[in-house]
Amino acid sequence: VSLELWHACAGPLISLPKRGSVVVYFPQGHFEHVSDYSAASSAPFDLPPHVFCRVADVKLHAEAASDEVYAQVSLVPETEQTEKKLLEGKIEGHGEEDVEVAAKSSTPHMFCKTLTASDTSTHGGFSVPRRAAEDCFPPLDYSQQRPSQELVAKDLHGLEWRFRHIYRGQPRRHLLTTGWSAFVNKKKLVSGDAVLFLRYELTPLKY
Amino acid sequence: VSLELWHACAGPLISLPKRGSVVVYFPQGHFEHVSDYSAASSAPFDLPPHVFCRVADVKLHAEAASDEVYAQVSLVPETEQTEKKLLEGKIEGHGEEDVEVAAKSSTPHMFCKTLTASDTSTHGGFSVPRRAAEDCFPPLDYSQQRPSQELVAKDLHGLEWRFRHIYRGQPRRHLLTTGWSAFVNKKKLVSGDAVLFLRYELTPLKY
DNA sequence: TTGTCGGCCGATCGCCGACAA
DNA sequence: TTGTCGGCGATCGGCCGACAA
Repeated sequence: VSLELWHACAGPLISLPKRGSVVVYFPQGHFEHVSDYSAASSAPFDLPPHVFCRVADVKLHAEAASDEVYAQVSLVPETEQTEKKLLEGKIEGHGEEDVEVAAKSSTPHMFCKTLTASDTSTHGGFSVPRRAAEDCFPPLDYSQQRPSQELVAKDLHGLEWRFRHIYRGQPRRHLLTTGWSAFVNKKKLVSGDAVLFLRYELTPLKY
Repeated sequence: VSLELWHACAGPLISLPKRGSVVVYFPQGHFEHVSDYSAASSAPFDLPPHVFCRVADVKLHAEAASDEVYAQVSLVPETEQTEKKLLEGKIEGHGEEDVEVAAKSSTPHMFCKTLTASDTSTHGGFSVPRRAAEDCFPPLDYSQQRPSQELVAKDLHGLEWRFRHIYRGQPRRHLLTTGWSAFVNKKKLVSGDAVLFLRYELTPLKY
């Protein structure tokens, strides 16, 4: 799973703890989340309100069926001694730095579009917003009458998708034609869904 | 879920305990089955080799995606005292009678066919074996040149499917045409799968 | 700038008997 | 008796500009 694509899908509000850092884990909240019980419901056992944990691993995933992104954070509880020292500030807990800070230098071009009825119908292809095509797609040879090229994109699972990108019509516009409908069908996209394209690892996906 | 259809799918070797009867439950076998561990693997706790249980409930189900049938049997452990009496024959345990004995009087007509390449291809419809059509389908008006009718069937989930049943060709034969391909697609049927039709609650399904 | 539409053409679906296994 | 095929018409998919929001 591409790091950039994963974060593009998760959105700017999502930050993940660094591996090796120390975090505070709230079992009560976790239990309520996974068990789908109301907050009024009681936990099956006596849960401590919070536990100091070391982040053993962070893995990025995407649902196979829906492309929904999520992260798997492996936690190892700290000993009570270590916990005490942490509270007194005697050990460095690595704080709140995000794991992706190193990747920030290569901010990739991207765009996101909510699909219209025309985009998802069987009647035609995908209308590419002008700015988006110019920012994110390789430039076309505009000297030709109907400039076109083949785009290759990878989704969250690394699967390849090929689209014909053409610039045509009066007035001129960018379109994805051949290959687009297959993508819509396989990803079960409907009007109102959004697609997100990322430059270089030029990548569309259902959002 | 139709009782008859469920048993037609499960096959004649499957019999279910009656509600209220007493059965012997083998936790070890259950554990190996659900955990997918090899027989060599050890259980997580000390399991008793067998437990006398009262059948609290029996529910028939079918997988939403595959139409695979299964039963959910709710068990309540018997007290040691009752267990002892049962072993000594002092209490009636209701034995091995099947829950469906009462339904045997109305043995419904049915047929099962393994799908051929032609049955599942997009080129045409479904060839109905002659005997099957005569046994299980409502009779046609053979005075007409191309007798036909609409069949309405329900699958394991109670969903309705409509098929055009026609008797035509040289030599004459029974076919399901309009509606058949939709069924093949939705149930993801391929050559080698089987369909099962049951009269009255005239019911096809993927097997 | 771009969402929807009519036009158009080719691909596929799906109904029909003809065969032959 | 029934599985596969060639045939064909109807439908649908999908590429094109026209047009207007």
